[in-house]
Amino acid sequence: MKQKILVVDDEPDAVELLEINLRSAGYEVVSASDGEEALKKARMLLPDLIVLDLMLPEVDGTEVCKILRRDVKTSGIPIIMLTAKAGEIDRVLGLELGADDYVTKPFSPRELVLRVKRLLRVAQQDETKSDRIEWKELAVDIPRHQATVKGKSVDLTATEFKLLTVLAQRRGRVQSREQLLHDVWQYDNLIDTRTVDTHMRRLREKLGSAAKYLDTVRGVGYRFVED
Amino acid sequence: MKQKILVVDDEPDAVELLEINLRSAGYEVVSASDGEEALKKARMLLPDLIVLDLMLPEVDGTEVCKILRRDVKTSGIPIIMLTAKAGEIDRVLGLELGADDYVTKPFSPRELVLRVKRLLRVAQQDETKSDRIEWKELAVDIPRHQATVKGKSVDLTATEFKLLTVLAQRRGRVQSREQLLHDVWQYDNLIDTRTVDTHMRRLREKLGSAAKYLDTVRGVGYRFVED
DNA sequence: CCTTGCTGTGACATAATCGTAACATTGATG
DNA sequence: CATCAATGTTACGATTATGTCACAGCAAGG
Repeated sequence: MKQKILVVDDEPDAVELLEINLRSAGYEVVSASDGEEALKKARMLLPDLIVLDLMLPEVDGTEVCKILRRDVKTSGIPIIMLTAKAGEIDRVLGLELGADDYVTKPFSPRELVLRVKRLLRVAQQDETKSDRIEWKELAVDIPRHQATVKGKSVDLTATEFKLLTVLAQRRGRVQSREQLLHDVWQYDNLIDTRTVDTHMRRLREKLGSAAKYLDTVRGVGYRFVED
Repeated sequence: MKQKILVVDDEPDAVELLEINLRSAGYEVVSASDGEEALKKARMLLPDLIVLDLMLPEVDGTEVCKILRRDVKTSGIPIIMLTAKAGEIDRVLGLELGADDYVTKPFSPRELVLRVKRLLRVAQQDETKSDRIEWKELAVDIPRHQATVKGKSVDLTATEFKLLTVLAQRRGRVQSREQLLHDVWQYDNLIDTRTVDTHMRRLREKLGSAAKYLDTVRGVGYRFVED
């Protein structure tokens, strides 16, 4: 599953340079050229990382950064700041803005890709979310990437595992197909919602007796039963 | 029970930044501004983790690190080094100093907190510190740099050995290719993730019957099986 | 200087997984 | 009970991840 990166800069040249390099490093790239667009796309697409120029028309980069940090949905997304002056670094990284890293312009694409990789790895390690979910005979162990039913390990594919994890983490609450596509497939809304059904079936089949915890809520979506 | 962290740096600004961020992440923070004070507080308070600047007045950071590692009481405490130069990383992480991780200045507080969390998690699981790992017919002797299968020594290259070690130390938990690149290849670089696959193949080939303990988790990474 | 072993990469082969479409079944509604 | 929409089920071609191999660069050591 490709990781998604949002690039925000008003200079088309810089954006293009970044896009080319990030794409060839295997990332999916989305771009925005001003602060407003950046905020909108960040909230909609929930990228895995944001590369943000400090100087932007309309809403300034610093402002964008602060706003992203305030919103629960986006506050966890790593941000790399593009900045011209070395003197600004402390402010950028410090409490005021809370960026995760910076690169001074003009930057070498190589270095930027390197920092992107590093940040994504560090962010991945975070996993502040609970490591393990248990419900009756079903257990989901995230770091081991392993689900067990009555103590017996069940082989799930990456997608099935994630689907189960998302549902189990929101135990009791119904998740729409769109929501699931967003959370599990990282908002590749090019995908048909019926795909979710197919995966649910496969998941249920593999889970055997534990399939009863996966409820269909007709006309709404799916949920992990609570009782 | 709050975990205690000792922060050692002679720049008051850096210390303050660290204190604020670590406190808000739920840790108890103690600080020291030179090497001597650091050693005294480390021995007295036995913190769960130490953040140590490389450049210190009086007793240098490198010296502090060595001394802490020599003393039985403090040798097990994870140390994160704050360092200015990327060139020093090898020495810091290597045998000479034996720090557990490093962050280059200027650093982002968010990243540092993530690394602190990670190290504390790893330290708790604490297989890491053992010199020798055994699993069924496979044994890995770290100081002797030697792996054996059914008592018969297996010739591994440095990279293969490290790869096996990292996987075995995190027994059961899936490691992404990115994570493995970081842990095995030491510092961040632009090596292709497929390189990991190649080394896994070589490792499996050499391990023979013990290769079955090295699991591929499709779409995620590799893991050392636990059962 | 040559030799040797180690490494990272690209190319190709293979197998697992995915998304979709098509058809079957179920449940709601009047 | 007839109808329609939603969901379950199945099969299959396309896509992608991984295994495997060969090769060239390089460093270490003779």
